[in-house]
Amino acid sequence: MTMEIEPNLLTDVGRRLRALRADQDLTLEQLARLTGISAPALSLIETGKRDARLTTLAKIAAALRVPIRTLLEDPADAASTGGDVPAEGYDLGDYL
Amino acid sequence: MTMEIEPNLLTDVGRRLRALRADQDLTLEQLARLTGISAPALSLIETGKRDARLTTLAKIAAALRVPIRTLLEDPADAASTGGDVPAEGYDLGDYL
DNA sequence: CGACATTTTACCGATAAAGATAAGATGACT
DNA sequence: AGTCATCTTATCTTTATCGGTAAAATGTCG
Repeated sequence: MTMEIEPNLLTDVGRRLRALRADQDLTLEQLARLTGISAPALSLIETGKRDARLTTLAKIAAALRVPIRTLLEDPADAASTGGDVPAEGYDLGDYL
Repeated sequence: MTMEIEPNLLTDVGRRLRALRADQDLTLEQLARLTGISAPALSLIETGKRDARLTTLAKIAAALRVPIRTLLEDPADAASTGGDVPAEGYDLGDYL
């Protein structure tokens, strides 16, 4: 069980985004008009080739009518990764 | 109950970020070294003056050891906003 | 008040996002 | 094969992020 810390954030977000768009039977053109983001830009984001800004992701999430979180995490994680600070034990070491 | 669709995303994220940093008693300098993001840049993000990229937020979340979701949403929302597509009823109207 | 730490703001240069457009690539279907 | 829709890639311009540095605020404490 090789726990990938962060396999490929942009690729994963892109995959989720594409899946969500497919669920609603939207073309890139349609989503582009709903979001105000150009279709080429959306394509780059969906293929994990672009590091989108927060407001850009927010526009997409809004158009797809899902919370932004949906774009970032697997529903699976959302359950396991409780949500709060892991108590303590984070040593700043030589940084301080 | 005036439902604000998106009051001020960047400001809200910044507030949450600052709160999380305060929880761990980190200065901007310290977080800067943990993340590789400059302290001025972090300041801009925390004050809602900068629209950070996804990987930038991810670096910050990783340094603070919280899931990215924590930066984006109130724990309150996370419960109410179920997580899935709202069935149907989204009319693309004149766009198609 | 005077040091000191922390944060904010203002510049700069390099890199990258995003819109527009156009050109390829891919696929489906007759 | 050809047409059509959809997606990808490329180019260009505008704009913004981001790191670096340095300077101004804003605390905070003795």
